[in-house]
This record gives sequence, C-alpha cells and structure tokens, in this order.
Amino acid sequence: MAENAYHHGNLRNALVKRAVEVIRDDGIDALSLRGLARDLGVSHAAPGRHFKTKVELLSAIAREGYIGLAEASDGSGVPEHDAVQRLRAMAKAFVHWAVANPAHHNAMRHPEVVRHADPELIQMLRGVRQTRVDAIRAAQVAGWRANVDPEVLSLQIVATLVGAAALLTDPFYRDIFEATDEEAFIDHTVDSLFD
Amino acid sequence: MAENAYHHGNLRNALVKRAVEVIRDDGIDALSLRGLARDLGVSHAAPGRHFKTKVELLSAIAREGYIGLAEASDGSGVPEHDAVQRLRAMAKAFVHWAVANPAHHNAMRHPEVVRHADPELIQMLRGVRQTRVDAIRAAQVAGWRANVDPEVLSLQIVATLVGAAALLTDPFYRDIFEATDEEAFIDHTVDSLFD
DNA sequence: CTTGCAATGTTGACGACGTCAACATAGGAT
DNA sequence: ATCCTATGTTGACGTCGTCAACATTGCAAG
Repeated sequence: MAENAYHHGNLRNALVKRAVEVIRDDGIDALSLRGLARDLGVSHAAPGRHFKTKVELLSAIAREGYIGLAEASDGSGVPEHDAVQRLRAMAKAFVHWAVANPAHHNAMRHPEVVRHADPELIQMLRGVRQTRVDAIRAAQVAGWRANVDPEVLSLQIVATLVGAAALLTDPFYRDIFEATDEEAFIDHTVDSLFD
Repeated sequence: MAENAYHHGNLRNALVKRAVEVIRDDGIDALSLRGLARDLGVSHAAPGRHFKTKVELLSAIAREGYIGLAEASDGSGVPEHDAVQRLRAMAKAFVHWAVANPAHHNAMRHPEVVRHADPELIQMLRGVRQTRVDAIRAAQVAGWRANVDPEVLSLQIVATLVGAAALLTDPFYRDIFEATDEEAFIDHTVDSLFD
C-alpha cells in the first residue's frame, strides 16, 4: 500500500502535484522542498531523491507546461483555411491556458529554469517559438501585416499575450477583474492585434 | 569620515543603491540583506537598522521607482493639444523608463511589495493608475476608441506595456533583441495601440 | 526460494539566509 | 561636560537547500 514508511510509491508525481498547488495559491517564492516534504509526510531530504535541486522540480513543472500548452493551442478546432483566424485562435488559447495554469506558466518563464534548461527543455522552447513564427508567416502570406518584420510581430504578440496573462493572474488585479469582464478584456486585447 | 566603523554615514542610501545594482545584474531572487552588508563592509545585521525586512528594502526601491516614473512620463515635451499623442508618448516613455530601470520596475511589481504596501505606496499606485485613466479618457473624448470601455482599454495598455517591458528586460530575449531593433519593436507595439 | 542489488526513503550535518535581542559607540542636543 | 538617540556589532535561533552516510524495500537473477 501507499501507507508504507518507505516507498511512498509515487512521490515524484505527488511532489509535482503539490508544488503546482503551492505555486498557484502562494506564489513561486513560497515553494520549498522541505515544505513539500512536510505536506506529503516524508522526510525533509526525500524530495532530493527525485529532484536534486529546486530548479529541477520547477523544470519538471515547466516540461508539463510545454506539453499542456502545445495540446491547448495546437489550433485544433479552427478552420485551416484562414491563417489569420488560426493565429488569433492560438493567441486566445494561450491566454486562456496561462490563466488556467498559472503555476506552469510561471515555472516556464522562471529565469533560473530558463538558465538551467536542459536540451530537452530548450527543444520545447524552440518548438513553441517555431510554431508561433510559422503561424505568423502563414498569416502574412495570407495578407495580414505583410509589410512588417515577422520577428517584430512575433515579439509584439508574445509581449501582449504574456502581459495579459500576467495581469490576469496578478493578485493585485484580481478585484479589478471582478468588476471588468475578463473575456471582454481578452477578446479586445487579442482582437486588436488582428484588426 | 565615512571610514568609521560606526556610523557609516549613509548606509541607507548605499543599501538601496547597491540593491538596485544587484537586482539589475543578478535578479531580485539573488538579493540578500547579508550579501548587501558584505558588499558594503558592514555587519550582517546592520541593514536591519534601516529596513526591518527585505520587503521593506524593496518597498523603498519601489517608492523611488514611482517617483522616477512619474517624472519620466508626466507628458512634458508633448503637445498638449493632442490627447492621443500625449497618451502615446506616455506609453513609450513608460517602456523606455522600465527598460532603463529594470530593478525599480521589478520592485514595483513584486507581489510581496504590493501585498505589504503601506498607505503611501498605495497612494502612489493609485496616482499612476489615475494619471493613466485620465489620459485615456481625454483621448476618448478626442475620438480615439470612444466606444470601448475605458477600463478594458486601461488594462489592454498596461498589459501591452508590461509585457513589452518584461520581454525587453528578460535575459532570455537579450540575444533576440541584438538581432532585432529594440526601438522598432517598441514603436510598432505602442503605435499599434493607437492606430 | 534465496540472495543481492538498485531504487527510494531517513537521519544528520553544513553553510547561507532573515530576523531578533542585547550590547557598544558616536555625535549632537542640553 | 553629559546624556540620549541613532546607528552598528555580536550572537543567537529557526528555516532552507543540499550533501553524505545509512536503512529498507521490492524485484530479478541464480
């Protein structure tokens, strides 16, 4: 059974799951390996068996994030014929996903995680970026802002979406979004990129 | 002289100054009160005389930031008659200021700083927000996006500018901005808000 | 079935950190 | 000249990340 002192059985997954909760509820700075160990009823060094450092745990969450994001914004369910609509749908899907998964989004953007990214994570980073650039180029071929440097467009889109996600998940703005329709904000902000 | 063991003379200012350097160079997580004490050649608890907690030090930096930002984006040097131009200039001034003062910008947006904000800091927060909303309303009176909820517009502008500043100061994107013109990115991103 | 190994957990230690309390000193106000 | 307060120092405590040494379990090879 899982009630054994030794061999918790699924400590690795339990750590990731609990870490996501802690980050979501109290922020990434409130995350501690020893705290997770206490929450899960194991010794303070047990997490070290699965994640040598804190950054390794965050990297695992980031990996989960890239997988989830790719699934959420792969453009399924969007008419293939309209490249601009596809790009717009990807943008909205990103914001919705980031708001629904703030812990993963934070882990993905954490400076230390990026700095210590192993080849696999770098591959995921590049994959997301490439998908975005491809979608932008396709939209430009279809006539959308064809005269603008695609690199500038990519940066603009990322900045806008990351900024929107940051605001939507910022506790300081939570009360504002109770008085203002979140969806109206997302729609207006994304749509204004594709007018 | 300032070489005395006791009475450093200006420890408070020295702490803030050095902290800003550390945050700029190594990020806010690398900031430690004991590290600052070492850098300045004082004992490990000396900073505590001026800032009881780490958050208090960050709050002091945030205060500096609000003052500097207000000066940098008060719209001076912009034709008063065109409200949209004024808003556009304020937006660009914000991004430029944030890029030039990443430590202050980070401190201002730090969750713990916001959470423990004293009345004076809250006052500054509200001041910046009010200035922005006023400028937006003036632009709407002048005909710019008059039919859009000003609250949504405010959020959109903040999101876009914060996102742009985040990208421009993110070490991960530094190499990208070596290959892409920063000014072109800023101009395009801000201008597309005011087409 | 036994035996042994690899995976997984525990215990104890170390240094860094934030923070507090007790003490020391300098420099200005009285 | 004296004292008071602002400002540093010293020492301590608890938390954290991380490592090394040890313990236990379950599976796999014989």
